[in-house]
Amino acid sequence: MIYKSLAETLRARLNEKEMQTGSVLPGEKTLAQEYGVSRMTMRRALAVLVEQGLIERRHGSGTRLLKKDVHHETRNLTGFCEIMKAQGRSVMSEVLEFEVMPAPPAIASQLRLQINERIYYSRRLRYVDGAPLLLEDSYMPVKLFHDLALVHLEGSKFDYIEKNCGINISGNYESLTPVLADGEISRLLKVARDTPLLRITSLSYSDSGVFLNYSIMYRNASDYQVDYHLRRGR
Amino acid sequence: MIYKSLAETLRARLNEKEMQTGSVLPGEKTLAQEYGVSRMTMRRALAVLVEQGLIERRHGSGTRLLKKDVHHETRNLTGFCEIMKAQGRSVMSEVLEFEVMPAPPAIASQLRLQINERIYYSRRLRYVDGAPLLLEDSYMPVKLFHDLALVHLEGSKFDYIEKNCGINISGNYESLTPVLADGEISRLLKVARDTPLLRITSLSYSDSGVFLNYSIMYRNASDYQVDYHLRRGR
DNA sequence: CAGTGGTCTAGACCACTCA
DNA sequence: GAGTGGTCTAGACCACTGG
Repeated sequence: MIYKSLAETLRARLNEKEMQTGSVLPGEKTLAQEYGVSRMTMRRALAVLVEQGLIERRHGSGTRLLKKDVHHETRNLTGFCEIMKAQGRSVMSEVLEFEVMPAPPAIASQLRLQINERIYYSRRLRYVDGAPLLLEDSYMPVKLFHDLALVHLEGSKFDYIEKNCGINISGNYESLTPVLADGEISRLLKVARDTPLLRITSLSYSDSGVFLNYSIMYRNASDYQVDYHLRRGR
Repeated sequence: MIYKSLAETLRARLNEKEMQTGSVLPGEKTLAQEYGVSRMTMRRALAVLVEQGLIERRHGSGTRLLKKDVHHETRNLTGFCEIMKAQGRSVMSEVLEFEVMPAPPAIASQLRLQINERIYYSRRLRYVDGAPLLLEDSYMPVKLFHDLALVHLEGSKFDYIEKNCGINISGNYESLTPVLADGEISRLLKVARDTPLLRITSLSYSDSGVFLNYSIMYRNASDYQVDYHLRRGR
């Protein structure tokens, strides 16, 4: 695991004030020698930073610093609210419902659980800069999260999963579709009936392929856009 | 470039009828020997297939075939219509407008061009299985695509860029937001006024960081969903 | 031209999984 | 314990970029 911690080390180095966006890093061979690793290992570490969008490499040219901090994690993200935080916006969660219940068939199927296996159901209204932006119905298997409490839901659920439970969220399947606000949702999000919203379903899984969370979200997107950066694997 | 063609070779092998989804591949060492390459090179080729979602690898366990053909490229994709084709749907494009014009400021800014530098403007209505699904206004710098013709727009624009021009599309910035169909758009997409649509802007760039195309699309999403698979770079 | 990143090799040791 | 994938090394040659 040298290359991962090496990537972290380099990331910290890139954020020092001496480094300016656009400035050129030393060559791979130099860096490898400097940190006492083989060139291949240094290349893997640098590949991580490329993946994170921090640096850009060009063949005969060199390696350049693209951007510093803040946007580190606006790519490959799982939670919309993490994006908001990364942008320095204030985020607040109001928990409207929180209960343990047997999994309804549709949810059990998504989370690959037995029907009636116990899940947490929670409904949260998430405020960004004081305005209700997102309504989320979330389903999580009880067997994975024995100590889930209201206080965790009032903060970041993903923080809870990763930091409290030590489970790495490896990926996220999302589905988007536009819908119109019905009576209940329009009331909660404080928008007019038939305002166009994004309905987003999200299914998260861990490094080991276990499904962690299934969410159905309604997002007011009139003021905010959803941005993706899709890249090609070649 | 051994690993890329090796990945292609392996992909073909995975699609042979002997291979079943879920079946286990030979180990890396065996494969490397079989194809006469070093293990590292075989690993890079296999990494490509993992990236494409064709195979899954587990540590002490082995490498398994996840799915065959069809879905090869539904991940990391640039064009929605490529997804449709990958799903075996018929795709047709009707070119409503096609002209050369000086770039308006907003477009020039997106494509990093001088204002009034020449661009192609095209408006296309794209049919999937006979129904109009997507209206696209597209802007491309003339200087990059001297031989762009109507016939290219009636096919796949991305095919034209990659195969005719030999430019690799490296990535795509996309923005989604829900909107309601206005009079003109509802007429073209044959939906009722105020039907919820997805408004999608897309900015593509090449391997060398040149911006190739800027599109504004209106997509009828009532029958279709937009699926993303977001993964974390760690 | 010198320096860069891209690719490749042939070894090695380790951690994980499963019979 | 045998086999798997994950990591790492210390070399090598090549293709691209820039002065």
